[in-house]
Amino acid sequence: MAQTEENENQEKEAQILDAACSEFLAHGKNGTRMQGIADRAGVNKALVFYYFHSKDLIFQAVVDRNFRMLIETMTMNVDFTAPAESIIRQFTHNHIGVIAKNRELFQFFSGEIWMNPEELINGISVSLKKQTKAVYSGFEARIAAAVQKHEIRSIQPLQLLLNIVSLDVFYFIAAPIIFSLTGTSAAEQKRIAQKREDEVADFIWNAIKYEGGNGI
Amino acid sequence: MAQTEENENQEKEAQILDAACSEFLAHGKNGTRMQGIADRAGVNKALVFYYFHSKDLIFQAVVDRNFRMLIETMTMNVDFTAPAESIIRQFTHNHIGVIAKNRELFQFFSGEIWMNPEELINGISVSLKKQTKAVYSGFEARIAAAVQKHEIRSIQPLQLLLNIVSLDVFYFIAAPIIFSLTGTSAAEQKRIAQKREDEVADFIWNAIKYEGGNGI
DNA sequence: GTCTATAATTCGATAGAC
DNA sequence: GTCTATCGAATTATAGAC
Repeated sequence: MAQTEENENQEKEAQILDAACSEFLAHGKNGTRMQGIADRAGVNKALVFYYFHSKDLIFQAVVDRNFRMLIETMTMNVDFTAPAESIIRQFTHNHIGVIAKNRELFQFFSGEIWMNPEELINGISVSLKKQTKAVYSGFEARIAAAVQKHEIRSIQPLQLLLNIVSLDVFYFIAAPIIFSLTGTSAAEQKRIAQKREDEVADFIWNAIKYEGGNGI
Repeated sequence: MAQTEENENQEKEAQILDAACSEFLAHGKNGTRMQGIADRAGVNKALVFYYFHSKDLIFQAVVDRNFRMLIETMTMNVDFTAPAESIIRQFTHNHIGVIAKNRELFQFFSGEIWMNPEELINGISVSLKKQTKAVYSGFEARIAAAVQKHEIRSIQPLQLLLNIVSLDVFYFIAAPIIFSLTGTSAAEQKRIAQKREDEVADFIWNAIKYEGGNGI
């Protein structure tokens, strides 16, 4: 009996959080209404306050859950013992994959990064930061080694990381505007999107692969 | 007398629009208060409505003014008769220059693109669209010619444009988060920023320059 | 825990005096 | 054209019954 009640409670709380994710992702922090969250969760508005106390707090809960997922997926599953080209392709595949699957989420953060930069950065838990720094350290060491071994040309690891992330990610923010400004047809847009992952990976690899004695 | 009055009137209207730019850029559309605009302009709130009628309309006025400036600067002043490498460097220089000088403005649009995509895209005037399309046609033709002449390797012009814009622009959105996640010191951040323009131009050129008979 | 009802506030917008 | 005063709608948040 107690078990059943507990499950039901947890279930409603989870329903509310799920609904909050959908609403905040669709409308941003300012655009989301507590009533909208309640409606989507199928509960009374007061219950949202009962579980989450305020709009700020439920927003923070949404940010925590999703930002963690996004960062974890973008830093995970890269085998640093592989050849440099393979690492680049793994990164690009991971990034574009997770963003394409979570377009809304990603665009949400692109907006909120600018509206509440401190809130977002401070919201990153210490453990997640540590974990991400560890992955970056691996990347940095591997790139430095690749430069030394003439796998790739000389490049600063952090600049390379910025380049990779920019190419993987910015497409999902800017493509609508650029397609509109260049007058690109819907069919052409689709073709561009389908080829995007390979194009980006080729582009990065061409940019960094070692080409002999001239040093650059 | 009539002259003086007219000047004063125009002056107040201009003050209000200037104030609106600052407020919308700082707080976004939803975050901006009509009272805040009035305060910053040093006028009464009712006067803001007298000149601009509604929040939507003054927002549109702000978007029109700034978006036009941004797009014009980003597409201007590129000499398509120059060598391909020089064109790449001109583009990168223009983009990074205008964004660095208008960080706030640019980040504002990155946020609003997602909140109100139609409003932004529809807000682009027909003449500006035409002008931008013409520049893009020049770019497209020049890239196609460069491929044929073996100045650069084979690449779709639109993919290349997306790559250039991504590399030039995304740094200004993502750098804070990436620096935070990688634990980059302030001094190192400064060094990265100073070298960014050259790094990006080199990266792009290395990625596309022609390297002999293997075709890619 | 869950609901109804409502308080409290914020904010866009307008009426009307000058 | 510029101001004061205020309306009315929307929205967060809470009090209190069940």
